[in-house]
Amino acid sequence: MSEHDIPAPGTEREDFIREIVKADLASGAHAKIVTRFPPEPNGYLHVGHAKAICLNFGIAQQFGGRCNLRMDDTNPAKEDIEYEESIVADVKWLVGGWAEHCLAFKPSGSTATANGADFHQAAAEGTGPGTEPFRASDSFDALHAFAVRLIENGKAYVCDHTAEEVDRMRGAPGQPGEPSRYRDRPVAESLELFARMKAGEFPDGARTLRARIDPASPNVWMRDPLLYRIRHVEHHNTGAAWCIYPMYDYAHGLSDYIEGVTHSICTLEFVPHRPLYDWLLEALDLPRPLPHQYEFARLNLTHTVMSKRKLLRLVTDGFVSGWDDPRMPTISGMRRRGYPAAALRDFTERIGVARRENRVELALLEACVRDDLNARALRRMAVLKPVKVVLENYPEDQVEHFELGNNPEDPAAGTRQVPFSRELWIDEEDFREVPPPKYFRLSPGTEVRLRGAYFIRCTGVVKNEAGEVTEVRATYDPETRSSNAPDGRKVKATIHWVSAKHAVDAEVRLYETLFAAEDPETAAEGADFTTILNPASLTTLTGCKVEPVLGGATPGAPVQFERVGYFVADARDSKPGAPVFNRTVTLKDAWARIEKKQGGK
RNA sequence: UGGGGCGUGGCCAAGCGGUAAGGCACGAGACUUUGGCUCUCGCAUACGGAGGUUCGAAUCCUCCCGCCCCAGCCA
Repeated sequence: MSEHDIPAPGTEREDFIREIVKADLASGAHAKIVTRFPPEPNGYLHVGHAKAICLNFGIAQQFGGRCNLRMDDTNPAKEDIEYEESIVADVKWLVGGWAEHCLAFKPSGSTATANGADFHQAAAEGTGPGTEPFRASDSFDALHAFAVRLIENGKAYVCDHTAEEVDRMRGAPGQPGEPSRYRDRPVAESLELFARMKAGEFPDGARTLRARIDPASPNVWMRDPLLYRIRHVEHHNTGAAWCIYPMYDYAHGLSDYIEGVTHSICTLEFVPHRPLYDWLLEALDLPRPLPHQYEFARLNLTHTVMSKRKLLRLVTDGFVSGWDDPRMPTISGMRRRGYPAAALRDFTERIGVARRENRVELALLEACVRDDLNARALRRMAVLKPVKVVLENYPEDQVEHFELGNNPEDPAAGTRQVPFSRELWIDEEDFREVPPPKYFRLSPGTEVRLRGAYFIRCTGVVKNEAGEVTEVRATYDPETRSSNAPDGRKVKATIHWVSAKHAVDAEVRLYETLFAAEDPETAAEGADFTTILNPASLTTLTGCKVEPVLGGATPGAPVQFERVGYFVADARDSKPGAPVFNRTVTLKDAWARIEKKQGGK
């Protein structure tokens, strides 16, 4: 848990939705706050969902309420249990250690039942791990009963028009629609037809149930919207029990009502649907209080795409290794890449909640990740692009061990032993035969400190026939063992190293953004967005040399390769003795900036 | 040209009639056995534009401009 999870007194998170919640609590409109996070199980959750999750759970947590995890599973043709399982896992991971006590699962096996006043789901508090998420499909019976009631009240009717006819008759923005020819059919007839739809007597698309609102409404969503459609498809939860399925607009608000949700928070594109949300609740004349819908602007991030359709395409066409590829903006991808849950939460808090369109810079997310990792990640030494250094005056067979701190930010993190010997690996970037201006690292004649060990001075290089440096020669100063030089001389740089004879070979995967363009959607300009994928989004390095303790790196446990970046052993591919690391994020690199500036001149 | 939403620094975002918070980014410096971290300083006479109301306007009014969403039997 990062410090950002606990707002300092007086700095409690404020946004327009929380203001509303606060007012509703103060006025007594609601005694207790219930929110919900309602994903459709047709894809993996991404960082945009993380914003919604943190908002909904954050409100439940802040105001002592609860948040239902609910599958919006009303379209079996597109949904799958694999997605549902990934969603549950991602949500648990994200809110774990923070708001898990607000995570409400439904009472085992329960469905919506009539409680005398109306249909309600049995009240459910956080009932612990292993229980089921809420599902819109658990309320299919209640939803159906509500539909019958709507027909009986003259608020809905069965329509026989084809999909094409309905489309055409709906009109267009600016041109009113025309009424369905079946709009005024007798209640009894609609009732009978609806029953026969449910009984499976008609093929897909033959008829629909529609709300009787206003075919000419300026708001196209109010032009007698469809409530139910016929789909002879088995549902991953209800099996073959149904062949009619409710539409989103119909199921959503009523599911909120059934679950006792007070604040139904969604994204801006649903604003035009709000009148329908309210109309349905009113038409049923349900006991108060009623839930209300509030909308906020969805998150957009630079250098990536967020639409499920596009992410699915990246997966199915093999542009990435899967939904949890570390380059994906999915929660599972970020987890695998090493982004801590606390950093994601911190991020969603720092970006705020408003109704303004936005595209947040990736740099902010990375700053959150670094903040969290700087405090927690154990420091280790790893040489990504090895260059051999031979210490000419160091005894051939001598080995000594240095005790290095695991984290300068946290003395309690302890220390570990690091072996040292005559031949070492250092990183290619830490040696230049011809040093550019401001270059403080090793070059012929200069002296640097080996982290935690000695000062060394470069005495020369060995080259192959092609003229490439194959070995750096140096001498060490025994007087500087883990300390400053007795004569007071200083070095300008400290570099990391790994003892050659003790090094463990590792594979290291360096990730960059999936797209070079800040806004891939615009950059692709009508062309296929996959044509502008960043070809350098993944660089795999093998033969990297890491210090011995890293041979047994724990997948998922963050480490900092000193002076390089934060890394994590890959949860799928890393094996004891043959570690595979994912670069989570680089360290800030002042030298790279200087070098870039020099190159620009 | 129907309905709806939104325009505050490079990116987010406070502000709710009393004289532009904060974060990220960026720049300068200090510190440093990570060119990391930390610290200091700098960074909107200005709130899409134009009028108006007011002692006073980013906040209220009017008009204009720009961007986004909606015509799935998707969510």
